[in-house]
Amino acid sequence: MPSQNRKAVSVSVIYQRLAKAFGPQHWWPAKSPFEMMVGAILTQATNWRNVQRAISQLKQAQALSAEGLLRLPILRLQRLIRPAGYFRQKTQRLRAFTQWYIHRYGGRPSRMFQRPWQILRQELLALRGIGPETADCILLYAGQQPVFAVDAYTRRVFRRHGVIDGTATYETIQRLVMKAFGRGAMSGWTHSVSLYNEFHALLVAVGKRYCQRKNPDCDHCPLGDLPRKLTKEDG
DNA sequence: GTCCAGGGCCTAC
DNA sequence: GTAGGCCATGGA
Repeated sequence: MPSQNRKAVSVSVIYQRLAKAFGPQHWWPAKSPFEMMVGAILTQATNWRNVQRAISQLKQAQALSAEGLLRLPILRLQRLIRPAGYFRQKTQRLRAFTQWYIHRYGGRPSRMFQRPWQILRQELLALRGIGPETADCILLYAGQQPVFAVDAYTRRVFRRHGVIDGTATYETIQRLVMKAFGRGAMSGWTHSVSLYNEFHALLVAVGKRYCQRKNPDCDHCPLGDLPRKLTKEDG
């Protein structure tokens, strides 16, 4: 059997196991597309609880709109998002993104996500501080575009279950998932969006609870009996 | 005190 | 092209 097929089957099996074990995850908790995009930047290498603190402070300061955020003096913005860590970098990233958003799309999500997502993705990647994962989270969660977002948990879970090896790139993993769900009963725009949304959230859920870096609790993991390839480098 | 969290950039080799 | 350092806070 070609390895591509074997991998595609594994990915959908992992999804089905996780969906059954954890149920709907209801990501991404936000009131507006702009709030989601701000969250996507703030959550870079950061615990979501700390991101929520920062978002809550931005809300109180009435800075959860593009115009509101840019109105803030830099030092005040830094202070508000401080709980999310890397606050100096993230202040620059938020401002650069928001300026682009207003200049290019008038600060209107309907105009922004009218663009083909492939083009939009390139535009996002060209912004300072927005890499593949942040761009894909923005496209998927704020824009409802059919794009899967790969994160550290995706890599860890896939690697521990032999779906990928340590050399797999972001784009390789992304293609693997999108190919697995991109045909047959799993296909369709709306269906893909909700699948990618759920799958990403489910991988984070299993990663947090059972697939920790140091002490993985594989005995109780819903994927526990799937083939595993644990190595010394297994992150 | 140590490790880790829903990354990305920059520099050195 | 890639490994390693850096950015920073808060919880376990």
